[in-house]
Amino acid sequence: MTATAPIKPQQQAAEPALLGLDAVQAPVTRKRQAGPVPIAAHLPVARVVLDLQPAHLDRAFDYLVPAAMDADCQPGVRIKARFGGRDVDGFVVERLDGSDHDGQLQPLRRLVSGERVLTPEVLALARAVAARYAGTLADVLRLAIPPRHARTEKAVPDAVADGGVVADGAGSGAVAAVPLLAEVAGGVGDDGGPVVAAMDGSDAGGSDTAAGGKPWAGLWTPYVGGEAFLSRVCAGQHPKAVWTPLPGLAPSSDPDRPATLPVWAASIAVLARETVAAGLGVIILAPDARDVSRLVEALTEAGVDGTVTATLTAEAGPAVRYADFLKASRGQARVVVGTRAAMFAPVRNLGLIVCWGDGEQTLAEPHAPYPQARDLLALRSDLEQTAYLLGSPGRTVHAQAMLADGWAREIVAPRDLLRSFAPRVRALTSEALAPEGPAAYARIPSTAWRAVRDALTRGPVLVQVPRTGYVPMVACAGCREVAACPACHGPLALTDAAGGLPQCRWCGRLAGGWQCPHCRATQVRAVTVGSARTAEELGRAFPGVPVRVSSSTSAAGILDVVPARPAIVVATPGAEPVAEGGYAAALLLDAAAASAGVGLSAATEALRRWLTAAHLVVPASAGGQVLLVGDGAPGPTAALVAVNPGLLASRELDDRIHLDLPPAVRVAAVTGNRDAVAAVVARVALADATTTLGPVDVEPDARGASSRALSRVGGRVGTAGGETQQVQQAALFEDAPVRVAVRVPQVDGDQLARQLRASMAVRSAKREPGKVRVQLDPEELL
DNA sequence: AGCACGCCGACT
DNA sequence: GTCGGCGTGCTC
Repeated sequence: MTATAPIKPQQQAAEPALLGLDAVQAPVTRKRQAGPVPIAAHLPVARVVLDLQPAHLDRAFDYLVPAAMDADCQPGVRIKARFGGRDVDGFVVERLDGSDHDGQLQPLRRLVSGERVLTPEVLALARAVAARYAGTLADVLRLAIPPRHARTEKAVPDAVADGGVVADGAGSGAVAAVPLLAEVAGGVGDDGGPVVAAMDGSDAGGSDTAAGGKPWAGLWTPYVGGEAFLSRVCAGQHPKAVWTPLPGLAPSSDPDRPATLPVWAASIAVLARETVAAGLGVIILAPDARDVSRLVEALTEAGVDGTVTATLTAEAGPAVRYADFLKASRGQARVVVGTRAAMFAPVRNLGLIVCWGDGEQTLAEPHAPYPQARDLLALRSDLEQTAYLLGSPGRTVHAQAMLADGWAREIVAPRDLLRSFAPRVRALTSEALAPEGPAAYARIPSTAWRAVRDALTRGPVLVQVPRTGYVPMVACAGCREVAACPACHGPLALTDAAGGLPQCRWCGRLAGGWQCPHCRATQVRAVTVGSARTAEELGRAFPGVPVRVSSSTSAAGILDVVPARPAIVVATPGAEPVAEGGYAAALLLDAAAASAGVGLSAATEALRRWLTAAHLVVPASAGGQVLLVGDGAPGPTAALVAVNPGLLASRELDDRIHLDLPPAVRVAAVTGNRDAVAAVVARVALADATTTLGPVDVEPDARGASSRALSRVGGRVGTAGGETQQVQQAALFEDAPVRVAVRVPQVDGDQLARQLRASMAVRSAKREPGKVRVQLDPEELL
């Protein structure tokens, strides 16, 4: 890759005489021609990546470095360059002494800033991500590097000025010891929350342990492999783990203050503290801003100095975001906590990556090329040789696959220990309630009412109601397993178009004569969600008990913490507030709807949401109870009762291996106008009759219904030349959006991505009409 | 993507 | 006879 050909620059030396001559010779017809720019004498060529949209321009270009920019024009800086008659933004990735380009090199137009925002590590990661997701480097860099904010760049103090951290070259072995604030006597509280035997912190990575111990020192002790993981991370090794945290709240350091931080957050904070103390950087990714702020709180409480952490979330404004980005890239922030935006954070000497909340939709990037945090961070941990911790109250099949193929190890608590931390979990299925007679089918059976009434004497009760807006989904009428397509095992749905027959959302086949492979029933039933009138019902049933609602659409919005007083707290999944000291009970309603979502991951998703709620309840020994109501799918129901997400995930993974479904296979979704999609797929050698599913019609966008209605009426809206309008509308309808799925064995995954990328490059070079989107491993439709 | 160059219809 | 359609091609 090193370019050795001598440059043939225009007049390299800018002698004054020549300049003068040039000026004299310049005829009046010449446009604004500045004299030849003096070029840097040493390494006169800069290889740059430009912010260009078209796929076929996804490569580096060489430019000459004007002498004036020489010193600052280092790899990683932002530049502007003339390209195709326009000034475009880009980054320098290399300085070279020559170029392999045949033509004349242009000088760089402008050096935007001397700040080296694109580190070699992030560049390598971005290239790998582009390759993996069949996208362009420019697209990935747009996700990875926030827009520059000039004022902030000047305002944020330099690392050197700040002291302690050497902001130089290839990162720092030379990180100053982290001062531990608040040497609070640690880790043991004695009411409510789980109290773990305090661990002598001395073997946690060889760092000095202050007398009196650090907060939460023993949090990793209960897990099999927990302490081993901790010490390996601190020793600079790179273990990979899938972690199922214990439920409950971590004891507050101040005995007078109630516990409000989940064990998972405290545990991650401890891990980060020890890793930083060992001189390594940390990235912690969380699914939403609320979890981020819980982690920040936990880090503070764990004794991690606030000045070494940065909070990288897109919700913060551009100035804040850029400031935090700079704190990381300048080596001041040793711990970066954030949402998706943080997965590219240029943390120096990175030693540990934590991905919390696996399974949450928000961990998937909605912008091209649609990378997903779990996999991207796993990739990063391999590239940068860092430790990796993937955690969630539940477990995705993807996490299970990491365990199954030996890439990661499991960190879980032994069963008996888990049982002592977990609440008592019961599934009030209609079968279990059969002795109650017809009342067994009530939305909230009397057993549940009694349990709530009882729990309310001890503290608040959480009531989880599935989010509204589930797309109707088909389950077996007999055993309530989600119904799958007999041809390709995609999910079946009832749509108006199919005339009452279930239709596969992947291959579009109608599943007439369907029979359940589990119980042989031939009837299916649509599963829909119950309403959110729950709060009213409960309020009437328990007069005098305050009812609070926490959801994105409720009056009070999403609540963060509720006091330890008797109250009914109705929440949608993901919006559950923490109760001080823990809830006395949780009631999980409409289990059938909750466990029958659209995708393949409906079961593990439902379990994750249920367990998330269960994590907030006090242990069984303190009377804690979780009640699941409403005949959910049997798989997640059993796993909830056993408080064992691994059980469900490993079963689901086995199923998927046998049925050739992800993650056992690699899937690419190609969505867009019918003809355009066909053209793209036609150039992909791996997409043959055996690997290609579809095309199947899809909604044009989020507001599909309305835009479809628009196109229906379209023919009549013609103003002038109604006939051509009609034709155009017909063509538009003909070219309605479709999706083709290509599924190949895992080993062919990289090649599939390569071929798709090449095909998209051809598409953009040939300017094929329409729109096409390529998405690898698209979670939401699988 | 823009912006060239380059070969075939309806206009001053 | 031109002006202008957008069909390939290039952009360091």
